[in-house]
Amino acid sequence: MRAAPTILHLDMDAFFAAAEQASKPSLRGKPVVVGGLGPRGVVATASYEARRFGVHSAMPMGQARRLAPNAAYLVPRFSFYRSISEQVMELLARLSPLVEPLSLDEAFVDLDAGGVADDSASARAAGERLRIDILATTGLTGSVGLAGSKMIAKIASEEAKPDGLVLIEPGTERELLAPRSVRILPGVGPATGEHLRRAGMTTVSDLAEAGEDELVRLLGRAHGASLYLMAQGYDDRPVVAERDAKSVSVEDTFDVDLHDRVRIRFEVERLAERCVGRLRASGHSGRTIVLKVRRFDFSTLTRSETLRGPTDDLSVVREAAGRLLEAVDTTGGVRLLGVGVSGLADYTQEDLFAQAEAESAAASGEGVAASAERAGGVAVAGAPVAPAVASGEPEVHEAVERRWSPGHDVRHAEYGAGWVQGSGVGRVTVRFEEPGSVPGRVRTFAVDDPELEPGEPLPLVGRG
DNA sequence: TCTGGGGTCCTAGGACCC
DNA sequence: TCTGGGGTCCTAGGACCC
Repeated sequence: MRAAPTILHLDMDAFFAAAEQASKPSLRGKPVVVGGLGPRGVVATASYEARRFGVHSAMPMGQARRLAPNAAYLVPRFSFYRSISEQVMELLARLSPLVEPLSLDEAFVDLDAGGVADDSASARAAGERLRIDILATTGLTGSVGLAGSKMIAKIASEEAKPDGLVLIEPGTERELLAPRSVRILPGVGPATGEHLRRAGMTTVSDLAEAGEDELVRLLGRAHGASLYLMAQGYDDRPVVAERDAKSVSVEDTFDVDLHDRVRIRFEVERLAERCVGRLRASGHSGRTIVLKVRRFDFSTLTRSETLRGPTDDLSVVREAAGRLLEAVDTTGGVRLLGVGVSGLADYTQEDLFAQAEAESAAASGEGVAASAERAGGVAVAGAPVAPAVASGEPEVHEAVERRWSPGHDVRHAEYGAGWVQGSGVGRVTVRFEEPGSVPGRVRTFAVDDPELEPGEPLPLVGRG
């Protein structure tokens, strides 16, 4: 809580869909839906044009297709979005050392800590300038909220959407919140909203009037107390730049439920490999291994096991996950499997070995050969096991899918840069256009056309 | 064509300890 | 003297967020 609106919240507008529209001129002004294209996919982001048909985030793809059959449906390209996100975060870093990213397209910035704003006028100027810089640098629009607290800044950016800026003067928070639905408060989702509604509370002022004791009785200590404060516009959470990761996890939803116990076991092992890969890449090790199983009826359970010490060793994680699976009944089928590691430590297993052995070597005068060998042994444990079962799809089909995914960039020797509009029955359809061009033409090729190759995303904004 | 994937935080009960 | 009062750790589940 501060007297000047120097907490800024930035939210990029329909980020994934907007990035696709910026890179594909023919999609501009048209409904675009980005999400999983499989039978169990959901919408990640819908462009504003698609939202007019009622399509929104987290909606099952099938439902989106019924609502907006003529929209363009694309798979997410995370590395492309990440590169844009990095440009945006760099602009934020110029404003303040205190930048707290919430996701690829969202962040808080403490303008006061950066010395770029200390009152409403200077905060507004910094926010407007930021929006201009983001558009110039990325070709995309972002909405900005400015307020004296994180909560109100986030509500402000929501009000500002799309392509706007809203500043809420400190002191006016209560009257602004009072008539609004409880659902605008962070932490009030469908379940809490329904809980409160049954207790007769639908607006923020209802919460403020109910009092802290009543909310704590209804929702529990932490939730009740924080909601009571927020209902009065009170929120003094600081902007925190660096937050340590607490867990690493991977999960897969299968196109069709898995029944075969051997196949299920195999998938758990594969997930353990991916999880450990990410764990090691992040320079962590962890103590608690978690197995997640979602059954055919969507009921979800987790089983966990805590080791004596942290590990980043694949065989240890894989075996723990396997043991946990033993105790799970999978009759009826499994739609999702996941493997996670939590209780993260900042160091890796090799560091521990190296440290321990360096210490003993120093103590005994022994060389470092043993520790090098040990580290090598750990790395070898990361080699994938031979598949116990064929993965279902024919190899060739897999390769084609991978090479010509809808939405991905390609380059043709004669026609230049374009993107895959669709593929199937040995053909791939490409639209030839790029960020700075006019909407392009479509041509169809054989999937093995030697003149066609995968391409890299092109910059959305021309250089000079 | 019903319901992704990666996270965070909280609660509650039992074990264990002082 | 059939029932204390915390802490902390572990496990499981649930709500929420983007």
